[in-house]
Amino acid sequence: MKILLVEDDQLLANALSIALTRESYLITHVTTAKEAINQIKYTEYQSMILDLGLPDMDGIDVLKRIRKQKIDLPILILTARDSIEDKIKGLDLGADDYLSKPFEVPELLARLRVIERRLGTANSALITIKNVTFDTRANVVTVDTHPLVLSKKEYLVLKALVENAGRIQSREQLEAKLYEWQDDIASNTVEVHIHHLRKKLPANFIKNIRGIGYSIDKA
Amino acid sequence: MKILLVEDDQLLANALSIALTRESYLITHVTTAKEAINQIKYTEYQSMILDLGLPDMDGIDVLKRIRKQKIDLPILILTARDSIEDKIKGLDLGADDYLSKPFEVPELLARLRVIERRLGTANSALITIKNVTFDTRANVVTVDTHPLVLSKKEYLVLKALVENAGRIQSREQLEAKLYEWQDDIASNTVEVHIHHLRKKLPANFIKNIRGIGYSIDKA
DNA sequence: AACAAATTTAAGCTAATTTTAAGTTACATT
DNA sequence: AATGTAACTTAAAATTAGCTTAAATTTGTT
Repeated sequence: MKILLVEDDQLLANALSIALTRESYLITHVTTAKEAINQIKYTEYQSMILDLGLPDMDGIDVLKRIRKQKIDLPILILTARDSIEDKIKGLDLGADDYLSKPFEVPELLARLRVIERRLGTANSALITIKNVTFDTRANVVTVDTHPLVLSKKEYLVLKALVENAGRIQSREQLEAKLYEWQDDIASNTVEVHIHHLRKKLPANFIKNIRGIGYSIDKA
Repeated sequence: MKILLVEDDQLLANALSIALTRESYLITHVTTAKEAINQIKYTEYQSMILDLGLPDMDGIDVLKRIRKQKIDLPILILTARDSIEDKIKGLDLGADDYLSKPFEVPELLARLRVIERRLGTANSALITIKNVTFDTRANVVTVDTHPLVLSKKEYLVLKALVENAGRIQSREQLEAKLYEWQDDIASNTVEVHIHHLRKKLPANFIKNIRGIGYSIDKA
């Protein structure tokens, strides 16, 4: 899951970036509203963590602007403003969740998982398909209780497929989930990762639908 | 929106019922886990407000049970347990939000509105015609629950027809949807694709209107 | 800095799809 | 019923997507 972190407090932002990266989220960090608005034009994020106290513009206005454009991006507000009025305003203007500072990182992570779960329609922390178990919490994949050793990219590809089990993910969609910006991937990386994954997974686990994409059967 | 309020504290439950009814939610109030589980069997609620400290069973187990049955009911936990561990547990077990007591009613209302808003925008595009189901989101076509294997162009032709069921699509219109730019298709590709599609679909599913084009009956 | 691991690039290969084209059948109008 | 046209069928040729492999490059670690 790609997350756009909009936070001008460098210290907090760094701590969060590290914590979130450890959970294998892809973090892009910006410090101003302007950058945030610009960023979502170019990259498709699955979630935004938005601080309200930004130097150039009120975070609430960023929220307004995004919703006005009917961009359906889950937004979690993270702010020092903890008055009930502020919370209500934030939530009613289209935020999906509201956490006031000081907050505990594990709670933020849990609330992000709620967002993530909702995006992937039907995935909890533990997803089991055939004899493969995918623990999005611990970032561990097991086949018949044997843990799989996956590289980061392999993990991300598999995760995207598992979270969308039953649906087809195009190569472009998978690429988008692998790279921060639409990097100039003029190559067949995804295919290579799929190839490596298949060596580690049961036969026919990852299916290809020619011309359309890859998928994993639901259950 | 119909809400099932599961709360054994009569005083709080009454206050909430009044507040929620005033917001024109339809409230059913039960005081035990047993009643709650029973209730959702008979009535379709759009949301559940769940207290964890119930007399007969831990609310967490109610949550577990509901999620185990893959019931996709938004659940907001409302409880005195405000430790981070409890929050994380609740959220990871499938709760959509977590509010610890004491809380302010307006915040609860705002969080309910978030749930309500989300319910309005969570449907995948499913088109069903006779015994053929077309999921434009998942790129999957099923005939009597059997998935169809379609090539990309076949899929696109069928999609164009299904999305315009009841109307006639000329060969030119179909071609336009198969090719980015009016490539010099001086051939009968569309006819060939239709031919292949017909082999995979029920008889007479795709009709031809001589001299005009192809169509699929609506419903 | 050196090493190992991970990732990307590139190229050859195979098999499936798509296009082409030609022959056949069905339709509508006279 | 004959005719011209449209649609259907079939098979081959052309194209392309995906698999595999190996080498090149990048990244991360000691």
